Amino acid sequence: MTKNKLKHRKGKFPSIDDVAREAHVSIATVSRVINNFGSVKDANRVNVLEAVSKLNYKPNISASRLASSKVDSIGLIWPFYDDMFGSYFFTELMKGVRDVVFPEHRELILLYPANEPLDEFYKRILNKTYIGGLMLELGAQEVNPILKKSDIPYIVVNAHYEDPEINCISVSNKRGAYEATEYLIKLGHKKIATIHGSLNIQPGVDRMEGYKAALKDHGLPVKEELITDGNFYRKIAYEKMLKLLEADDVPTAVFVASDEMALGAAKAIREKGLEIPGDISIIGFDDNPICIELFPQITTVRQPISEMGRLAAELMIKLIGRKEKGGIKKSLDTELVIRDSCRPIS
Amino acid sequence: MTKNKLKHRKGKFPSIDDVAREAHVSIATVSRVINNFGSVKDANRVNVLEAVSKLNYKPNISASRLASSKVDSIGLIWPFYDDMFGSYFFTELMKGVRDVVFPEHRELILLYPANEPLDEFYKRILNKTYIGGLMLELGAQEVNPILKKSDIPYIVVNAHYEDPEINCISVSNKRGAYEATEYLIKLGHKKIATIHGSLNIQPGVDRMEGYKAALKDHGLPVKEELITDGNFYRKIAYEKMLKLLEADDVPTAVFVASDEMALGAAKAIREKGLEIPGDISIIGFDDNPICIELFPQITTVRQPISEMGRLAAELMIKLIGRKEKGGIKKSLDTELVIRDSCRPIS
DNA sequence: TAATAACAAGAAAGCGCTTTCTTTAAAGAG
DNA sequence: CTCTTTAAAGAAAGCGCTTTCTTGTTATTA
Repeated sequence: MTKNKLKHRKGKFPSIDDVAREAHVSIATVSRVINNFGSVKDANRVNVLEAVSKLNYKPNISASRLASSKVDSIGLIWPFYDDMFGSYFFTELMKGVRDVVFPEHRELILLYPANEPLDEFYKRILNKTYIGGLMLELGAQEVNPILKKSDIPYIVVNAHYEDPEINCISVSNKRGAYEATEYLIKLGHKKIATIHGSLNIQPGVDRMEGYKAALKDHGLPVKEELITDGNFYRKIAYEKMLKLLEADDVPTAVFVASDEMALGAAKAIREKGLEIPGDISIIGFDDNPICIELFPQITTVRQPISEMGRLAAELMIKLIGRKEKGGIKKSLDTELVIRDSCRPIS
Repeated sequence: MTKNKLKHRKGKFPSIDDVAREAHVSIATVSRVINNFGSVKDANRVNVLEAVSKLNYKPNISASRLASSKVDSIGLIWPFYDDMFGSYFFTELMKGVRDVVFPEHRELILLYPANEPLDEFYKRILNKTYIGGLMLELGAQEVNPILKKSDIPYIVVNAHYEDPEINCISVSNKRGAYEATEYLIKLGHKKIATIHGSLNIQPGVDRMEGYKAALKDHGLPVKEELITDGNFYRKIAYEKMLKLLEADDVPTAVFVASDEMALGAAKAIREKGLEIPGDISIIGFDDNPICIELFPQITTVRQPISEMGRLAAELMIKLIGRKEKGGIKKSLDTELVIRDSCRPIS
C-alpha cells in the first residue's frame, strides 16, 4: 500500500507553532481558540483567527486525536446487497444517518471485509482506535464474537436480537406481515398464499410468522402448499409464483415478502394470462418506489427506513458519548399502504 | 459534539511500549515487526508477534499517522440523489470502488455538507489532513475552487471537464445516445422524439447532443417539437410523454434519456391506450435492472457503472501515491442492449 | 586471519497537538 | 486600599508512534 507524504511541495503545512508565532501567543492559546474551550481574551482570539486564516492553517487531526485520545468517527459496515431493493434500502437508511451524523461534523467510515475471514476483518477494523462506534446491517449473520467482546459500542440495524447486550433497531416485520395478511382476509380471501423471503434473516422469518399468525387468528388454515419459499430476489419469486399458479387449487391472493419479489410474482401472473387484481390480489412489503410505477400500483407495507437510520445514528452518538448504556432495542412501526393490487372477493 | 475517551475501563490500551517490554525488545523493533519493514531476527519477530497477540495490542493509528505523516484514506462525497436510479447508480459505483479500495485495507471516508456553504464544507474536509484524496460525483456543480486550489488530489466521476487540471472519468453518454437514436433510425423510424434529462449536468447535455447528432448524420430533421425536456425524474417524463402523445404529429419512437424516465413515459403511453412497441418504440438509458422486469423489457443503453467506480478508485490510489500526475481523463464505452421495446416501422 | 560488508537492534528525537500546572493580571469584596 | 477570587495565558509534559543515527554482531571476502 503506497502512502502519501503530506508534505507540501513548498514545504510542510503550517503547524500550531506557526500560528502561535504569527499571533504572538502561545500554542496553548491557539489550541484554546481552535477548540473554543477555556478562556481567551477577545483581542487574542481575533489575532489567532487572523493568523489561522492568513497561514491557511489546518489542525492536524491525527495529532489532535493522539493528544486528546478522543474519537468521534462512526464506522459503518456496508452490506452491498445485490438486489435492487438492497441499494434502495441502504440509500434510504443512509439518508437518515446522514441527517444526524453530518451536522455534527462527525465522519462516517465505510468498512468492508477484504477477502479475509470475518474474524480477521473485525480485528482489523476494531484496531482502528479512532473509531468510536460501529453501525452494521448484518443480514443473515450473528454478531461477530470479536465485536461483541470489544469495547467499541455497536448497533445492529434492521434486525432484532434477544441477547440483551446487543443494541438493535428494527422494524415490526411480523406485525406488518400480519396486517397485510389480515387486510387480505378482510377482503374476503380464504386462499392466501405467501412467498416468503430468506429464512436466514430475521425479517424473512418475522414476515412469515406474521402471515401465519394472521391466518390462525382469523380461523383460517395454514396450508403448507400455499407457503412457498423465496429469498427476496425477483427470479425465485417469479418461479415460485408460477408453481403456485399451476397447482390444483390456485390462491386468490398472495402476500409476497418484498416488493422486489412482488415484481417477479406479478410477471408470472401476467404470463399466465391472469390479471391483478382481477384474478389474484397481491400485496408486497417494503414500499419500494417501484410500487407506484407498476400497473396496477402495488399495495404494500411501508418500512420507515430513513427513520431507522436516523434513530440508529442518534443512538450511536449517545453510545459513543457513553451517556447511555447499551442493550437498547427499538422496533419501528410499519404501515399498510393500500393501492390497487388487491380486490375483495365478490 | 461529545467525544469518547478511548480509555478502557480496565485502564488504557496497551501501547507499543508494553509490547516492547513483554517481548524484551525495543519499541523500534516492535515498530519494525508491525510495519513489516526493516530487518528483524526471526526469533524477535516471533516474540513480538506473541506479545502483540497476548496483550491484544492495537497500534494507535493517530500516533502512527502523526509520526509518519502518511495518509491513505480516500474521502468520498456522496451525492444522495433522490431518484431510484440515483441509489442504484451509487451502489453500483461503490461496488467498483469497494473492489479496489478494501483489499488494500484502505478506508473510505464518507463526507457530506452539513447545512453549510460549500466553501465552508470544502475547507472543513480538506482540513482533515489524513485524507489522501477525494472522489466525487458532482452532478450539476463545477469543481469547487477551494478544492481546485488544494493539494489534495481529487477525481470527478461521471462527468467530463475540459479543464486540463481536473481528473475525471465518465461514460460516453453522447455516443450512447447516438447509437440508441441510430438504432431507431435503422428500424425505419422518422419521427423520433426525445425526453432529455437535466441539462444542468453533463450526461443530460451529452445524451441530447448524441440524439441530435444521430438525426443529422442520417439526414433527418431535428424538430424542436419532438425535443422535450425532462429532469431524469419519472414524473416529468410521464407528463412530457403525455404532451408528446397529444400533439398533432405523434412520434413513432422515443429516446428517453434514462430508464427511470422511460418508466414514466411508458406509463403515459399505456394510459393513452397505446402499446409498446406496437404503436410506439421506446428506448431508455442506464440499463437499470428494472428494465428487464417491465413488460415489455426495455431496450436501453448500458453504462459500465461499477467499472467507472473501479477505474476511479484505481486512479485515486495512483494519485495518492503520486506515481502519476493529475489531469487524467477517461471515458468508458456504453453498450446498446436490445430488448423488446422497439419495433421496425413496417 | 584481518578487513569489509551486511544485518540487527537500541537510543533518542521528533510528529503536532492537548492539557495540567503555574504564574500573572484583572476584578470584586470588605 | 488591601485581600481574595477569577480570568488569561504561558511552560512543559506527554499522547504513541516512526525513523534516523549509532553501535554491536554476524557473515563475506581476499
